[in-house]
Amino acid sequence: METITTEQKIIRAADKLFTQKGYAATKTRDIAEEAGTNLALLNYYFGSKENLYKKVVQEKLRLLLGAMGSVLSDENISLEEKINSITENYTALLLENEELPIFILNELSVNKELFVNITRNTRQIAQPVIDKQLKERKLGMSAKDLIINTLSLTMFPFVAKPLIISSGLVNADEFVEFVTKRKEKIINWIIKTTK
Amino acid sequence: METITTEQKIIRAADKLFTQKGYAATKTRDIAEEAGTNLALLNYYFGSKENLYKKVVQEKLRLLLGAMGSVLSDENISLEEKINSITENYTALLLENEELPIFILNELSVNKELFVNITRNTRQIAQPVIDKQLKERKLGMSAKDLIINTLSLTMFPFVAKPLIISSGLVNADEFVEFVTKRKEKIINWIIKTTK
DNA sequence: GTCTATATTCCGATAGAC
DNA sequence: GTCTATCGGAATATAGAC
Repeated sequence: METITTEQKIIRAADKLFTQKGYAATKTRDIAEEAGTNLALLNYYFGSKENLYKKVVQEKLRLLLGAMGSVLSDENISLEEKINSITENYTALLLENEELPIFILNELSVNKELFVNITRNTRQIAQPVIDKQLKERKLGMSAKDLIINTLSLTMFPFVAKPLIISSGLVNADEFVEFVTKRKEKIINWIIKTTK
Repeated sequence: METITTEQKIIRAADKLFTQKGYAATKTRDIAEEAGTNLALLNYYFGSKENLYKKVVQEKLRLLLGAMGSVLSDENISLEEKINSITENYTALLLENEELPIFILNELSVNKELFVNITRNTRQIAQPVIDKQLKERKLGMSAKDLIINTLSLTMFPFVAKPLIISSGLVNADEFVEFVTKRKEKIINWIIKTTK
């Protein structure tokens, strides 16, 4: 039997609204209404709007960074597999959470104070491993470029979706197909495996 | 003699604060103070906060889309020159306006209503021209992919700057150097000119 | 055109009954 | 734990003097 506590209802409502509209534009009254309860319970469970927001953000950030996982720093995983893993994971994640990256990136640039020490655990152990793999393969590219290019090509269409659609480059109802097919191409754009 | 009217002072202040903090988090009092005037003048000139915001957003969007200019649809400009032109223009623009893309992309995804019909004039006349150029050069890539890849590789580092820096991939004081050098590489990543 | 003072609405948080 | 009613402050907008 699936029982959802009031606390969970509130956090889900907060998740939805914060992600959609950002911190400042989201009203605690709206969260309470969306959760089917009232304002007082929000403060009863979480103390303040800011507290609730931090809970949501930490979860979202974990979700976004987790998709990269520990794949990058594993020596036994080839470059191709690494790139494929990232594009696969992020495309799947972002198809399910389209507003996630722009939310994180925007709040990260707008509410800098609220994010201190959240991303500390993402330090790069992966970079030397990937540089070694690139050297062995004699590919003239740095790990830095490889990671950033993979993320750019995978995530940017989601981040810039409204712009891409309103500019007519891709139709709204073709978008899912577009990023799904694109997923397969990215590996070839990054490493020229077209021998 | 350079005379700045009060109206201009207000719009510059609004520009700065809206871009930095977004619509909801920006207070009209702060705009007035930043402009060196008072709250009443803001309403005297612009009627309301939302009105002022729309003025700023239209200008910013024009700036962002303008950087692509009419280069793309010009048949006499080669693919290489087109890609170089986009990376050059955007890198320069975004170095001067680091918060511009994330501001536009976020407000575009959050305040969808405010943007209707602003991007109508960006419809793609460029796509067929580029497709023709790609075919002539026998490059197995669509115009859609070429445009989106160029924009992805150029703009994403700016959009994801806080994440890139806090993850340790690039140091804060190396960022300018990083995107400047990157600019030169992008053309090679997109079209394999390394014969 | 510019400013001070104030009206008005909105919002986060809390008190207190059940 | 949950709710209604309300406090207190903040924010947008306006009135009216200069």
